[in-house]
Amino acid sequence: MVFRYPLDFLSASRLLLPHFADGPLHLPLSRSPEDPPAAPPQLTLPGLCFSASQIASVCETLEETGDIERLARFLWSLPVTADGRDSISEHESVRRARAVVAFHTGSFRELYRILETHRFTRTSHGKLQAMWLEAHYREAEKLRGRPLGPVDKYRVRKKFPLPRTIWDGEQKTHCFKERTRGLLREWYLQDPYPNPGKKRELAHATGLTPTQVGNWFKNRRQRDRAAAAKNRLQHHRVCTDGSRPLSRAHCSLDGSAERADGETFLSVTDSDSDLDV
DNA sequence: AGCCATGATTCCAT
DNA sequence: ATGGAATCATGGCT
Repeated sequence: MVFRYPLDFLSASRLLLPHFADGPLHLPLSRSPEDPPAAPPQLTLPGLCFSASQIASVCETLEETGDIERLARFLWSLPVTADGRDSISEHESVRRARAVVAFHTGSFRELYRILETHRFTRTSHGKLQAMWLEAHYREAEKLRGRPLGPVDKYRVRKKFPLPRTIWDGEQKTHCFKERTRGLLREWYLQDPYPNPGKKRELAHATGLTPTQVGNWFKNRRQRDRAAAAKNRLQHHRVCTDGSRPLSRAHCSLDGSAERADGETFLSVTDSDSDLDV
């Protein structure tokens, strides 16, 4: 039987798979996650000859549809060599499918082995990275017996960095350069609400994207407001304590401090603003 | 491990 | 589209 298109093969496999996969075959789900897989059943379909790329197409389609059980059965039906260096196993889609199945069955050791020992192309990185991290999160959660917070997750990521097989090594910048931040601060003092033209200009001057510039101003305003609110609260406490009464100008009913021109003070955050004021 | 600073993201209101 | 609020993510410090 020759399939002209992968989907032909898929429809055929849908008809054929139950005959050898739904019977006594044990799915990984029924095993302990860390057990080595038992010898996979051989693909016994007389007269059928599937190319590696056709098998890969089936894997891709089953992965896309999210039918992991069927994908697992399909993978188990494939003949494999002891070292896994056969033309089927070498195919990225097949390897990725094995990783997906390992993840969904909780076979995390197997998942890590697949991800660490084979180089994947950039298009697979996002999904594989998510699985790598989620698997480690789940293991850490199980170990601790409680859900992980953001900082816990951060530490898990530090402890189990993404293997280079699924990551191009590019780091996201955490902090802008001091010169960049200096420029942003200067412009912010002149105008905390730059128009799109100014944003573009500043983006050009700093080498940032306009979005990054916008984010910086947004964050800066938000943090200045938070600091102002904190200051107001402290002033209010001093007022109500009566230990150091303040004038009405400094301590209004709603606790806000206002300038003569009616604009609320941009208060000073502890870190970012210390050079500004 | 906790805290903090800071860039990014999400959601909602205008 | 843009702003505000809340929150997440990350890296540094203690």
